Parts: sequence; C-alpha cells; structure tokens
Amino acid sequence: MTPAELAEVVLSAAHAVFTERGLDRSALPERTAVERPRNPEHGDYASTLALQLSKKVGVPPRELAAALAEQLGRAAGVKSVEIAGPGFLNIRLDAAAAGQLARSIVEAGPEYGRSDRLAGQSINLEFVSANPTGPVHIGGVRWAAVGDALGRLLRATGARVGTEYYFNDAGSQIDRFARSLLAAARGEPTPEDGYAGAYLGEIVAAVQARRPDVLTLDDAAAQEVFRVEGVALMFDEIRSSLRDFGVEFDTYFNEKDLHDRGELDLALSRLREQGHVFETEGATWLRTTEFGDDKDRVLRKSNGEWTYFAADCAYYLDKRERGFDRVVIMLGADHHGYIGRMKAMAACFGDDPERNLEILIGQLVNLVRDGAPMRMSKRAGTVVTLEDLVDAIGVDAARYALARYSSDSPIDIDVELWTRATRDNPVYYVQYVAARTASVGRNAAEVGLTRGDAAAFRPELLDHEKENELLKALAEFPAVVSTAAELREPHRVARYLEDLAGAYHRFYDNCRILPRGDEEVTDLHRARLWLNDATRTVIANGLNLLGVSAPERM
RNA sequence: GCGCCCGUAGCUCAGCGGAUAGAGCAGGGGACUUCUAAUCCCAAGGCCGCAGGUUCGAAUCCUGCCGGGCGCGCCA
Repeated sequence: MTPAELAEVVLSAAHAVFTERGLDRSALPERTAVERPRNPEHGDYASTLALQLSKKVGVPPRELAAALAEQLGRAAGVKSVEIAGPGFLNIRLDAAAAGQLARSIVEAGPEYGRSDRLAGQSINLEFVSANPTGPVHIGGVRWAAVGDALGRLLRATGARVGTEYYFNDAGSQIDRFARSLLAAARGEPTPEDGYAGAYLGEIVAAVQARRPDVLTLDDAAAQEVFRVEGVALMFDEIRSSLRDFGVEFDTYFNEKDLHDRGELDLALSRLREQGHVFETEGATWLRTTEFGDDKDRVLRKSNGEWTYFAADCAYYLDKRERGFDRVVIMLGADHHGYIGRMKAMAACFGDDPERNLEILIGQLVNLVRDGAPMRMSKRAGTVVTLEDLVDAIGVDAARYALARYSSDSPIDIDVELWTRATRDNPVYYVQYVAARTASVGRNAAEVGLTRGDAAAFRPELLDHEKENELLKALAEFPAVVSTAAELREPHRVARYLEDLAGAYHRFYDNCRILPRGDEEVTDLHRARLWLNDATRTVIANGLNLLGVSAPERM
C-alpha cells in the first residue's frame, strides 16, 4: 500500500464517520496526505486530519480521532491505529501490505513516481538564455542543471512543458561583441566595454577561415561579418556545450525574430488597448507603477529605438499566444530587479501576474579549489565557464551539485569534495547505491536467485526494521516528485535520494540478500531481491529526473 | 534610501503550520575470512539572529528590528 492509497483510506474513513455522526461533510478536504513520522514509535504513517477538522465541525480533536481510528482500524492492510498527543492518528500497516510496494515499484519501472498532478497545465520554461557573446558562465550552468531537472519534473507530473533558450541577438551587447572581434582580428586593443578572453581569438580565426576577405572590407562591413559569423559560431558552441551537459531545449528563440516579425509593435498596441501606455518627452512608456513597479518603464526611446524591456514584453506575449498559460523564467540574483517590472507587465497585458508569470531567482555559484574561489578561466578570462566546471568535476557531479541546493542559497562547489569517492560526496553516495543494487542483481543471477513469479512473492517476509524503513522511504518518492514540481524545487529530489540511499545501505548491512555458500534459496532471499530491485528502480528514476546517470558498476 | 535573498549544531546545509528540529563533514569510540567497508553502528554537539503577533500547535505564516549577500539606469 502506498501513502497515497492510505491517505485515500483515511479520507474515506472520515467520510464514513461524518455520515454516521451527521457532521457537515463539506468540511472535508478533497485530498489529504499522511506523513512519515521521524519517530518510529509514532507508527509507519501519521494523519493530522482530526486536528485539522475538529474546529471546523466543533468536535474535540481526540474524540474525532477516536472515531476515525475505529473506522480506520477495520481497513484492509491497516494493522493498528493509535491516538496520540492532541489527536494524531498513528497508523501501522501490516507487513504484507507494506511489502507489496516492492512489487508495485518493480512492475511500474520507469513509471514509478510519475503522476498527473499537473495535468492540464501548459508551462513554458525559459532558462540559461546567456548572451551569445561568450561561453556559458557558471551562473548560467546552475540554471542549466536546475532548469533541465525542473522540466523533467514538470513532465513527470503531467504538465505540458516547452523548454526555451532566449537568444539575445539584437541588442547593443552584440555590437560590442562584433567590435571586439574586429579589434582582435586587426591586432588592436580590446575596445572599452568590449569582450576579452582567449575564446575571442578562436572565434576570430574561425570567422577568418570562413571569410578570408573580411579584413579587406570597410569597418562597417567587416564588423557586420564578424557580428553575423561570430554570433553563429558562439551560439553553436553554447548549444553544443549544453548538449554535452545533457541539456537540450525544445526551442531556441531569436530576439531578432521578434523585431523582424513586428511583434514589438503588436505588443505595444496590445498594451495600448489595455490603456497602460503613455507618451512623454518623446518616449513611449508603460505605466507599470499601476501594478506595483517602483517606476514606469520606457518601451521606445525618444530616438525611436526599442528598449530591451519592449522586447521582453513582446517575448512574453509571444509565449502566451503560443498557448502557454504559465510562463516561468529563471534568472540570476543580479536580475532580481526585473521581477517588479515583469509582473507589472503581465498585469498590463491583462494577465494574472501570480498565475501566468513566475520568475525564479537563483543565487550565485562559486567553484572552489583549495579553499579559494576560482575566478579565472582558461578561455574566458574572468568568468568561470561550463567547461571549467565539467573539466573539474564531470557532468554527473556538476549536475547533482548544482541541483542539490535550494536556488535561494548561494553555493560553493568544492572541487575536491565533489570528486571524492566517499560518503561525504553526495552524488557518489547515491550512485553507489545504483551500482550496489546492480551488483547484487548480477551476483543473484550467478547463484540462481531470481525474483521469480510475482505471484510467489511473499511481501509479509519483509518485516525486519530496516526493510520496513526502506519500504517507507521508497513509498515517499511519488510525493517527493510532485512536491518538487509544484514548488519548482528539484533539490528535494536530491535530498530524498540521499535519504533513500542511507535506508538502502542500512538494509544491506543488516539483511543478507543472497544465500551464503551452499545455503538454499528461500522465499526471504527472493523477497529481499524484490526490495533490492525496487530500490534500484527508484534511485534510477530519481537520478534521471536530475539528469544524472545511474551506473551499473563503479 | 528602496527592493530581492539569506540567518538552524564548530563547518556546509535539509526541514511546502505538526509530536522529542534532522543529515553530512570535523572532533570522540566501534564493526571488514564483504552480497562492493566506496559501507555501517554508537556517543557528543541547538535561546532555529532578536522581539512581538496569528494559531489547538510556529524554525515554518505576519510585523518590526539586527546582521550578511546581491541589486537600483531612456544599459543589456
């Protein structure tokens, strides 16, 4: 029995009690959940339903709890129900009902943990969106790991998801990039406010290989060649380094297309229709202060140029018109000032800024070696890049390390820690369980132990304390996945996997799975093999959500 | 000045209103003729920044303060 199923049982018991006592059934929630108590004395699962309902219906919590307990105690698979404290219900399952989960998990395979919790939602997820003026820096990499994991989580919970990389190929930073390339090609010093780093030389060489005539052109033409070719090369590089990192986007969106298709004009007229646009000092403004922004924003400057914000408006509108009802944008901490204007902009379009637009802010990332943050990159001068991180610790460790922490907290990634092959390296600890469970499977096959017919599986034999704890940890996975998706917090999956890994290691240490020597294969061996394989399934499913491999051997 | 984030064990961090606040590391003590000891076990370690409020119940929600990080543009 899964916690979700038990929660259903609790709820239907509540319905029965309410009916019997003539209480107001509209006070009952549509859904309830059971918790996994820390303290084993509090049972396998606990429900706080009586505490939540007592005030609504005017029945003392312990009295309500007693009625629920009596009803629940009759349910199949429930071994006992106790009332504790102010009105907690502490529920114990019988071993057969608990153990049956191992079979359900193995049979569900990659499907275990998936749900339809977010079915019907259509979510656009934009992340990284680094300017094509240099390699992806480490802040962008955090979003590559977290954003990609979030996309996987949202899909696993039934949402329709479109991942998206916004490619700023129209702004003045691109002109600065082109000027920097031209200067480098001519051997001139980097222009003030230009880009520097060894990668520029590589781009220059590649552009010159394609267009040997480039330096014979006049300034404007040469700069244009460097702009077009340089951006294309940079973009290819970004795209391929992200692909090597396991991240591919459904859509790579060009800012330039918004301009070419007249979408900024369209956005402006929509906003004008809504009555939030005004003109002053020759510029065109959006009255974002109407919706809580600290100042109004310019859409079109007095010289006739569009602002970057105007493109943001057009891009948002474009996403909405493509049928996404939730637009999620992941940004670095230095962009938090955008939240106010972006939310206000959504409101100016007539949208609900709480529901239609979510802006997630991620704090800074440092790569630390020998106790000091790394500031220098071989190719990119003062920024640490995606390739620096992968060179230092590898893709699996990098993705795991970046996805393991709440985006609200800054992280230091210690190179020495994340390459260690011990307990204190979380990704190793978790992957080790993947390898260990696979190894047990191989050894089992060698001694002739197989799970056998599912009908012959005897779940009631899994009654050891460590088996029970492992089963409870396995049972939590679907709830962890849906919570992580709803809260946009992939780190919950990583923390859960570490918890599960601990439960497996303790099981492994206490409960011998394979027969020793010439010992006969028993039903207990087979039952434990089901549990072993269920664990491997959940570890693999969980790591997959994070884009991290589940190795067969280590 | 204004805004966002953070403040939990010596350190790094979990903890979507529930019971006695949890992990890892560091430091102390144990378990290898191994199904991978790449692991496990035991002990120790806490005014959850401070003060109020809401609640049957607050590390969690609200307000104020203190401390730290980041930001503020007709830049992108």
